[in-house]
Amino acid sequence: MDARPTLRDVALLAGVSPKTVSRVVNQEAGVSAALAVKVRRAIDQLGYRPNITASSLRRAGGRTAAIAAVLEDVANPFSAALHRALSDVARERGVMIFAGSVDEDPERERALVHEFTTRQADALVIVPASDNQAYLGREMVAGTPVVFVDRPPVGVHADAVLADNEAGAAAAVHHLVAHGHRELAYLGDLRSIATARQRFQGFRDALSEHGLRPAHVAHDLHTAEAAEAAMAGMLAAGRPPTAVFSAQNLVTIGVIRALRAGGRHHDVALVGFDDFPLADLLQPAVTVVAQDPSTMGRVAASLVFRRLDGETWEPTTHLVPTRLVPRGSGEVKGPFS
Amino acid sequence: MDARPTLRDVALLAGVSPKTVSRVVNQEAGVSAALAVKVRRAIDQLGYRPNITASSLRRAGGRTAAIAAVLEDVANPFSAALHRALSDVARERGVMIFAGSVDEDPERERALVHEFTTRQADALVIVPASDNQAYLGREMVAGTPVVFVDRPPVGVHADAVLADNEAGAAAAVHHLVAHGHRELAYLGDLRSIATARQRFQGFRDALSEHGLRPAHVAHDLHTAEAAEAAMAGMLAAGRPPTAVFSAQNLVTIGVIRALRAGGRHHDVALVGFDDFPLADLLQPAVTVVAQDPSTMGRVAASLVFRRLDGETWEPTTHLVPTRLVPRGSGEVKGPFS
DNA sequence: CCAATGCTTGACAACGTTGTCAGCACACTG
DNA sequence: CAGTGTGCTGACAACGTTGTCAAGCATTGG
Repeated sequence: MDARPTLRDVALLAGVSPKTVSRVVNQEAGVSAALAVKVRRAIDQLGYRPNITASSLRRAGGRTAAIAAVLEDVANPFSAALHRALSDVARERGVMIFAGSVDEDPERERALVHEFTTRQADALVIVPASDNQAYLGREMVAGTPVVFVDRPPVGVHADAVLADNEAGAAAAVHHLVAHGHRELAYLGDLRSIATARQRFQGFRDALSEHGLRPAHVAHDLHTAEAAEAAMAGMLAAGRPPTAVFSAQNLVTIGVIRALRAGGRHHDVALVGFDDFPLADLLQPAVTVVAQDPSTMGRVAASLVFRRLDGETWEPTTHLVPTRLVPRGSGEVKGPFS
Repeated sequence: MDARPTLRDVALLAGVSPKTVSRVVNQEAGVSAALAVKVRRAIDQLGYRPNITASSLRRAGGRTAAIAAVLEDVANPFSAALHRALSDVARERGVMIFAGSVDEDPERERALVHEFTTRQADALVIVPASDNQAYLGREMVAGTPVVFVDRPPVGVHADAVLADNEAGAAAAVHHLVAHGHRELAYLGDLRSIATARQRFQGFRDALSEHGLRPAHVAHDLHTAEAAEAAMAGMLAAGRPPTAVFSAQNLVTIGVIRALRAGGRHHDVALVGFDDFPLADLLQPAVTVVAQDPSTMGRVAASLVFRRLDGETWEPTTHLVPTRLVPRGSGEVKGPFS
């Protein structure tokens, strides 16, 4: 229950000044070997641990060696992979990550950012959920690097690392059309989410390159259940789609359930956006447009650290390419093959 | 690039003492309405954010309102769910979570703990990977609450929140035996991991209750590939198992791949330990013994906060029950049904 | 009218650390 | 031998905040 020992305690025990202990702890030059040994012995004896909180208060710039990650939900695979990549890069520099979950709630986003800046995070990596991040302007003026991931900034000028959603969606469309499909359905997430809008855009534009129009469209599906219901509705329609592009993970799951329930999983083609574990073990295995959250995280981290190292440049958007992974569901032949 | 404004700056602008600003910020009683308004205006004007780092230095006990989570891998679903549950509870108290990944590396565990204590985390939640955590004794004497999750402490006396691994494994065995199986295989993770040992123990003990012995056993499978190879070997044996208990997630995946490859997935029964997404969409859907990482995280968090609130008790182990979820693969009939 | 009381406010020190600078001992130069 | 480095060491202040305490002022009661 006794308090942690401090520099002062070590100094007292070793019979030196606190400053000398500080020098030993920080491996500064200019401490005689004899004293250094005495100090180290005292440190071991007391189990002294320096208080980074105090030292970052004193040190230049008040750097805390911690960066904040405002994520969608630390428990979802995309955010978790991002988190992991960030901490891997950060670890090499002795920097820790504070992560928080926004759950698509704009207010929560602001609250988290507030909380993190209050804790003096050195930088901010953010997957925004709000429709405007102008409120971040103040932090950025104060010199805190801010990097957007997965979704572009609105109302602020900042670095961003985004998946190439339009190209990915287009690749899915070309793939399906090449396999003989003309009646394509789109099922996607909330249109308040930029990535959902971009994927739809990519879907529609790619279709028109083929002189086609979307046969069925369902927006704002934020749960597997909603997607399942929407898909079931399309299947029951007079002219059901022969191929489906599901623009998000949970939507893909819902679509699969609906196809299964309708016994159509072997004759309606499906390409999902965003890979998920076990996609290859389903029957048919699910063709996806895979994103690369690890790369996105690493790129974001490197931008952060370059800024922290003092480098400056005009805020830039980095597109991380997607990759179409054919596994079966996307290669189901359509009527025009 | 200018530094963040401080209490002093606000005080200067408002024409009051720093202490008065502090009082307003902390909503202490005894500030006249007139001054409070002036102060608040200055705060808004400057965009002042209190520096928690500094205030926790001064405040009693040096609480940082941050707790550390030493997890297996923030990107794996179990750790991620744990992380999420911890932060949900912590959020209600304005406490943040530092999370780090150990990757089954004992040295990394110690390094992370060191790092976190250096940062004055108020408490430590740990999924240990090392075979001994005696090194934590010092922190605990210093009054930092430590809670073990998923795996029991060794060499220290501390609270623990564990899944009931033995009972879960036993349930799997009883289930398989009840469905007519007598030749059961066990495939499990590294025996250096306590949960793997407990699950094997539960498996073996439950079998002997039925007067049976394990037909096949493969330990130390830490990847899906290793598990797949081991399972393939068992299928090729003279007398292959009619039912399989796979004691971990990735092992279950490997087993499924091997069963598929051998075309045996509809006649060899399978129960896996630990649920995973989409288990219900595979064919056959996978029967599992589900753990409850969310509950484990919430229980761990509540223990942490009760200790932080000053409550004291003898360190206790809390068992969180598992639940057998029949989905198909575990109900494949055996020869004795 | 004076003392006592209550309320508001600010001065000061302290949390644990480190940057700055001065002091000291010693060796070396001329 | 005086003068000049050079290498170690510690005193002191400061980082941004808050706990403690006393001072100032107005109000109340006798």
